[in-house]
Amino acid sequence: MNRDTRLSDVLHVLLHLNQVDEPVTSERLAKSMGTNPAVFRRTMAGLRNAGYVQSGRGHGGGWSLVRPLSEITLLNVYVALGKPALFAIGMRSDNADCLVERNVNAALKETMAQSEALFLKRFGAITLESLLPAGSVSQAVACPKVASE
Amino acid sequence: MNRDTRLSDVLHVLLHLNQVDEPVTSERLAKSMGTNPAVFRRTMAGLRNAGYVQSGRGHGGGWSLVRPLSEITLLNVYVALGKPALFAIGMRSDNADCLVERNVNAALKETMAQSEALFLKRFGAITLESLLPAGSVSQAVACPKVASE
DNA sequence: AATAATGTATCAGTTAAAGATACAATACAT
DNA sequence: ATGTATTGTATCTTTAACTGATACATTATT
Repeated sequence: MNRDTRLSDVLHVLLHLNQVDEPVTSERLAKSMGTNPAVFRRTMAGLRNAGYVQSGRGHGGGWSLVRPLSEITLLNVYVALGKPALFAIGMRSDNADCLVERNVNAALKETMAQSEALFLKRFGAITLESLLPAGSVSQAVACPKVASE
Repeated sequence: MNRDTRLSDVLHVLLHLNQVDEPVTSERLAKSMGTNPAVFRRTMAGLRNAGYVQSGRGHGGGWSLVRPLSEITLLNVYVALGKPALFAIGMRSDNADCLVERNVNAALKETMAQSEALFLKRFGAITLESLLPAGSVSQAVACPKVASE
């Protein structure tokens, strides 16, 4: 099973958007996350709808941050992406006239629920600002993939 | 992404094996987990290697428990299965000359590590015995899928 | 011998996500 | 106005990992 990297990808893009003043095109940002513009737009749609970024069409268009990174948490981003599934494990069926299955599923479910709660709590406590490299005020931190043409 | 249900499946089978005295064939048990014998054997190989169950060949062969359920934890089973991936999310790359990416990945990794620790801790605290339906001594709890021919 | 099982290799099918392409809509520049 | 750059989104293709299926050698029992 391949891991869903959208959260990681999107965070990367948002932090870099913070270092630029003009809008950046999908083409450029797509490269920075190793994909193509259409996939990038698809992925970012939720963040736009949630009001964390905006995208302009036409000449000079592109993506820019709407809100300061200090006001966006990792949880906000996760939710804006549509709360992608966290876990790779699951239960086959949930019907269960079978008492054994009910117990097994209950045990797994409770553990997963606790683990999810931990995720959300931690995500909620991390602002994007706190992920900026130490000493980067707003400009100037190089990422090869974003920096290069 | 489809969830990996092997853990749930295998637990189910183990609890039912406890209710029977004679070995049960792969064919029967495979039905009880909604698959075919080859997949079943593939899945159970780790548990046999770990010494929780044994399988006999030839006429009268099949699967049986080696150790009492009180001595097998959910963690034991998880490990015997080869520690299948718990999380559906991940990070695209880990090279990162990019400081932003390093920070993002570090934040996600730490959260995932804590969550995994929680999983393992809880799994380790749950014996298979504790998952038996209340009042089932060792026999007699019906599961349609296992009980029926 | 005949029968009933497992162990395992290998091939086929399935499926969900990602990638690719296309193009209408839109915005700006001159 | 016209040309150019860009997004939004629909749709098709590709991919990759897993499950399912099949086959058959091996082993055990009667």
